[in-house]
Formats: sequence, C-alpha cells, structure tokens
Amino acid sequence: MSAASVYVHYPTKEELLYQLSLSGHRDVQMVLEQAAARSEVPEEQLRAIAHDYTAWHARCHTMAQVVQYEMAALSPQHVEQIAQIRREMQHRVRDIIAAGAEAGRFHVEDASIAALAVLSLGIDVARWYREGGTWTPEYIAEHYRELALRLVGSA
Amino acid sequence: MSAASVYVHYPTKEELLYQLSLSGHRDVQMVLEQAAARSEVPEEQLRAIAHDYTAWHARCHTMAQVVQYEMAALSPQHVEQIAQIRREMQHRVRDIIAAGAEAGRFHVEDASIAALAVLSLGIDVARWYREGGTWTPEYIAEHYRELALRLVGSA
DNA sequence: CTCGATCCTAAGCGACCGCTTAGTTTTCCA
DNA sequence: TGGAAAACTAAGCGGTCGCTTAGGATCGAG
Repeated sequence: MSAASVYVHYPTKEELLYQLSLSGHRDVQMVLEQAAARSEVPEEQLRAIAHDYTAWHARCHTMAQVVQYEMAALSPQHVEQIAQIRREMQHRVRDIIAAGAEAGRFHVEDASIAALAVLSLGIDVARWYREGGTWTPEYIAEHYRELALRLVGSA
Repeated sequence: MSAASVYVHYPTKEELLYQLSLSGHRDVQMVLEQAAARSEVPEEQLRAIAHDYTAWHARCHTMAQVVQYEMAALSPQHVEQIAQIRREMQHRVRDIIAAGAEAGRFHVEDASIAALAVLSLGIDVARWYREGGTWTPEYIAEHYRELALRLVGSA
C-alpha cells in the first residue's frame, strides 16, 4: 500500500500505530488466555503459556517488535490504554505462579518478579530471532517452556 | 552539548552512535569478564555473571538501550564489528554452562540456548526498568541471579 | 456490465533533520 | 591570570518526512 493510501484509513500515523499495537496486544493476550484455559493445574498452565507466548514472539516477530518496542511512539493516552492490557497479562501469569506456589508445586520468593521473568524471556525472542536461523520457533518454544518451569522452582 | 558541537568530535551521527555502542559493549563485556574471573567454579561464575549483567542493565539502562536496541541504525561494517563482541560474550557464558554441565553441577539440554536465555533475562531489564520503580537494580539482580541458576538446572 | 470502493501515481506544502559555517562565550590549567 | 581548547548560539542548505490533494487505474459484488 502506498503511503498516500494509508491516510484514507487512518487520520494520522500515530493512530495507525495505535490500532496496530492494540490489535497485536489483543493477539498476544488471546494466545496467553487460551494457553491458560487448557488446564486448571498451574504447572500445565505455565507450561502452555511459556511455550505459546514464546512461539508467538518468534513466529510473529515483526508484529512482536511493534508491540514490545514501539510503545514510546504512542500518545500518552494510547500508552495508558495499552498499558492496561499489559498489566492484565502480567497479573494473570503472576496469579498462576502464586497459585502454584500456594499448592506447593512452585517455589518462588517473589511471584511478580518470576512472572516478569517468564514473560521477559518470551519477549526478548522478538529482539534476536531471525527467520532461517538455526533454531525454529517450535524448538525455541519447547526449550523455553522447560526453562520457565525451572524458573519457578517446579520439581 | 549542542547538536552543532557534536560534529567537532564525530564526522557523522552514525559514527557517534558506533563509538557509543562500541564503548557500551566493551563496558558490558568487562562486567561479564570480571564476574567470570571471580571464581573458577561454574556455579559461582554464573551467579556472578547473572547478578552483575542484570544490575548493569538496570543501572545503566539508557546506555543498555543503545547497546541492545540501536544496532539496526549502524552501518553493516560497524554491525559486524560489534556482533563479534556479542558472540564472544555468548560463547563465554555458553562455555561456563557447558563446563558446569560436564561437571554434573548443571543439567541442560542445550547449553547455547540456556546461555542465550540467561543473557536475555538481563537484557530485557533495560526495556522495562524505570528509575524510582518498586524494585531497585540490586533487588532485581539478586533475584535474577537465583532464577538464572535454576534455569541451568543447578541443584 | 456497471458502480462504488479502494488502490495507485504525481505533485506539493510546511516542518524537521543531518550537517556546516561563522562568530562568540566559557572553561580550565600552566 | 592569559590563552588555548572546547563549548555555545544563530543562520542556513539540501533532503526527507508527515500529510494532503487531484486524477486515474483496478477490482469485486450485485
């Protein structure tokens, strides 16, 4: 699409970025929610989340880069809208880790920082992943799934 | 310093970025090497690396953002120069993890991907860390140190 | 087959960016 | 405290960017 045609659909470039970022955030959130919904056992939920969240950041690395690294280019109001979605995801993972810890299946000092670390691992994949590299998205996701479980002190 | 004064010292903006990025990369590499030099036991080396590498990315988060997120703005030759330093760091950590695995102290399927994950955790701190947040660089570094040890399956 | 939606190219406007030059002030140490 | 080093402001040049407008091609549903 030519640059001129873009402005038929979006009033400003910032609005285009916002809609793109919003749609991307909804995508990841859905990935996360569907992974969490596959079980009610924290261990299985975290396995699925770590795997799918990581795989998404590899497979959709261009969208992921917009989602994770372009927030500074949004207006303050739009940043706040999107920050809300991000908080929901953080809390979802934190609560799952906290539930696992309460059940004696996980062992963490600080569930919030553990949740941050698990998501962080997946996010950073979007920074270094290149198509056609030695590792496939699935290979990375499977390994990161195991690393994430160890992170939270799962036996 | 005013924009005009910059060009007394650097011929182009790209050259300025290169010198900045190079100096930043040498800083992190020194942080990593000094941490590794504090012991000859892989466990202690990895503890020190995870802690100091993470702390650096929090304390020097502005420099870290240049180092980690501005490489695309460098010329191809400069990218290659700096990529060399980055490979050295990756390999250093991978070799430490591999040594620990060989000694039966770590348990990893893929030492390369484990090394990547450990560094990834530290790097991503530069993305989300804000001064004056709830967590201090030292608090984050201490927790990430423990998370990194678990990552590599250290008992 | 036609009509309306949606794409395109081309041209242009004002603002900002990368960089330079010239002249002036500040700094700091021998 | 004098003088070189290094900072500053101000002005300007050419190029790109954000965005708009006008007019023409394309495409798909009815």
